[in-house]
Amino acid sequence: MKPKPVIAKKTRSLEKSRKQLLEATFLEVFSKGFQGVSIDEILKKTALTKGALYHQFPTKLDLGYALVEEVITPMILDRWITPLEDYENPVEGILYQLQRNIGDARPEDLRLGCPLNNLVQEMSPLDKGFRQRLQAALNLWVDQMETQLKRAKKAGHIRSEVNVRDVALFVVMAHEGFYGIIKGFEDPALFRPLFKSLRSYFSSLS
Amino acid sequence: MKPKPVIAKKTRSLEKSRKQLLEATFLEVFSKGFQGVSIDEILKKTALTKGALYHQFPTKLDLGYALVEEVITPMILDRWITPLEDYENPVEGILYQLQRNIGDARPEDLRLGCPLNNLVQEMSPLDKGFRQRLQAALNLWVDQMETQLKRAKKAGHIRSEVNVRDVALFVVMAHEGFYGIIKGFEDPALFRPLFKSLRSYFSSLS
DNA sequence: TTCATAATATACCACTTAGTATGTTATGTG
DNA sequence: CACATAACATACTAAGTGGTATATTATGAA
Repeated sequence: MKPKPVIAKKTRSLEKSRKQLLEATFLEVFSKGFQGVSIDEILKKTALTKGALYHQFPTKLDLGYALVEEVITPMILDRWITPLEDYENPVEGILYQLQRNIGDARPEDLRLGCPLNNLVQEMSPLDKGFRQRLQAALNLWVDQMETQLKRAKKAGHIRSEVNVRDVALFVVMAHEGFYGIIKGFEDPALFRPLFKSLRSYFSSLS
Repeated sequence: MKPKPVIAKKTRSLEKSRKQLLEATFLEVFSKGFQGVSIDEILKKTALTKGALYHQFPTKLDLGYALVEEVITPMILDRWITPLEDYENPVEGILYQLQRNIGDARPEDLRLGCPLNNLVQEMSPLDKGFRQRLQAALNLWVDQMETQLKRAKKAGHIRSEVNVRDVALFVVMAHEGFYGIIKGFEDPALFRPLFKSLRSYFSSLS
């Protein structure tokens, strides 16, 4: 009986490599910022080398663009938007998701803030490609939030005079603000008072 | 009559040089981030050279620390706190300063967001020295805001059951959130709806 | 099995970076 | 007017940077 060779059988898959690269990029950029991370550091977290990376991404910027489009935007959607569809009252859903994704999160998952907001604040003024894609992500977020709030309004959970677009914007602002404050103070416990205040705001809408 | 030599008389002043260096550092860091800016670029915006800089600041980090302590923190105080003391009703003052400093600001002064928030989001998780100083600045902001809100409460502009510390935190969160959203969308007009929502929140406190 | 080529590896390069070593000049003090 | 020294200037370095040129290997079609 020949023992199976322990050397990992080297397989090749464009998509798998792409996912590996984007995953490593996400983790590195999330903690150090886009400018603060180097291609070499990203590759160290991977079983791949420069050849693989530059085969798919012409430049570091293109890697960043893909990060926004293929990782961060979907992440926003399935953390903050998709779950809302299960609620008869989306306002309840918004509050519940905040509690779940921030209030109940582990401290180490809050230390670095919001991946989208981090990139917005760092890269928006510096690069047009980033700016466009980050704006698209923000717009999508606000739009979807507005859609849910319209449902809430139709169901009578929000007064008819209220401009739900404005509320959507304020709510997204609060999401990023929550992340930012908790990160700045290094104190997840600050979620409670912030949450209370936001509920107080919501109550003024019903 | 001898023509005066056109060569600038080279004078030396530690404090003047420090201010020059910090001013240039502020502008560069404000637009490119701390990691994105190089010592050489900072010096180009200055009449000084590396000798002058490293004579006062042992490392780039120390320059950043001084930026937070000597430029950004005072800036927060005299933009957002000191003016409030002139108002019998600090809540009015808070809203008026928001209008003045953000609502009426020129677009180019909003493009880069909030200097403090930018640094918080970029550097807080990366460096302890930054973290401590940025937290001190945030704490000062919230503390002073709380002080003003206590006055408002005592004067009867805020209901007695309201926890003003929580309100202070929420308000500072909103300041940074406003800046962040306007920066992300590149749209100063978003101040209006955000402002309206914040007023609606305040009205739930009186 | 052959073979074209897509997917990846490796070695390398020009350039930038923070920081240093060392030299020069202004300035206040006796 | 010396003169010690604080306040700078200049030239340099070692390490890291994004990107490239070129070689290698896996893969799927014929």
